[in-house]
Amino acid sequence: MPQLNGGGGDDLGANDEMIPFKHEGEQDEKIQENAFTERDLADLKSSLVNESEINQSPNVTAPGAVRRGQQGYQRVYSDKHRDALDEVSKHQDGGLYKAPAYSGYPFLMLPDAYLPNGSMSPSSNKVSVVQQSHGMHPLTPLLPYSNDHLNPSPAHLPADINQKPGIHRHQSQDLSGFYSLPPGGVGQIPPSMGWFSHSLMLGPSGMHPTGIPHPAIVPSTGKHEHDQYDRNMYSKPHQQAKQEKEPKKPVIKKPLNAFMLYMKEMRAKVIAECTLKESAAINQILGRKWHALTREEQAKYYELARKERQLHMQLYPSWSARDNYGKKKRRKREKQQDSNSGGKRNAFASFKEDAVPAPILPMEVL
DNA sequence: TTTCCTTTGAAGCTA
DNA sequence: TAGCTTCAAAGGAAA
Repeated sequence: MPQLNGGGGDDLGANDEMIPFKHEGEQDEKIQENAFTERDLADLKSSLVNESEINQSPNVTAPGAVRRGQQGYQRVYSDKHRDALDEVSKHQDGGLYKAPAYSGYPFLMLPDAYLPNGSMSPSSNKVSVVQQSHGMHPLTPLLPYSNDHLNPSPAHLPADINQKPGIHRHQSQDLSGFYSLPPGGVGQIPPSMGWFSHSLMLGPSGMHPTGIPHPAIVPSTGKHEHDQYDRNMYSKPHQQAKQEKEPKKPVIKKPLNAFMLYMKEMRAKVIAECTLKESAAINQILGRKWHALTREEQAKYYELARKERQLHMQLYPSWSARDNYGKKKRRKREKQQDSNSGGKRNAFASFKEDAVPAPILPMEVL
């Protein structure tokens, strides 16, 4: 796997991913060094997506079918297939999905939502990706984004890319597509896509002590609580009042890592390319695609993730990933391994009550 | 209704 | 420091 080596000097410990991408010469060398690996990954990608094309039958929706496909992806590959996939991708880019990476990255929505007076930032020459009518995030100056980096302004994209029927965009072309908006408009914007509106609708429980709402804050009502919240907030305007009645300690979510950001962007595309709907299956494909990305492509997401962590740290300096430990229920796998315990004591046992050592083998091993 | 699945990466903890 | 676990998103499937 094209892991990016750590060792960055960033006090956030987040720029480490970017180091390998700094120098083109070095990068070229590494690309050559990993020529086989990347070619192999391309093979995986091609065959995997090819599989999804083949598996247009309902059978592919079964998890078992996906696993079968995993076994087969290592065997089949051809440049022809890859070319065909590229063609498919091109068509789709002009349609349901367009993929200027990170152009609609959640951060780019924050400035609008966070501007105290709700006005536009006159000095910002950055492309306001979304919700520009609401202004600028107070922390935006802390984020040394450049338009070139954040908004690739994909000139290769069709000019009518936002004119796809059924897709409603509030802010015209400035809302570039880190997330593709599904038909139905804002009401179906994915949670992260709705950071802005989400934040605005958050009650006191969703407000950062600084008064700055943040999409990472969700009411703590249990599993999938944030999902429910995100879905309901569009259809239940009075949800806020209800929450005010029941003040609950907000949960600050972890910032998304590079792969998560990639997933959010690419999920719709993968779903469009195949008939799969199960997230588990989709995520497998996304994992393969992630490996198939070039280092430059991955670097974009690593950089975005680093920025997200940076902003997250700015907004919640006292927050720790540990805060959310134990928020989720114990997994079945752990329960099963509890019964098979006998190995050494889990290092986490003292942290999570009766946790037991649970070396999780990768699927390839399994 | 809740949990699992499945992916990668970041962070936290223990030995 | 190594090795491990948990969480982050997503949504259908299973319990």
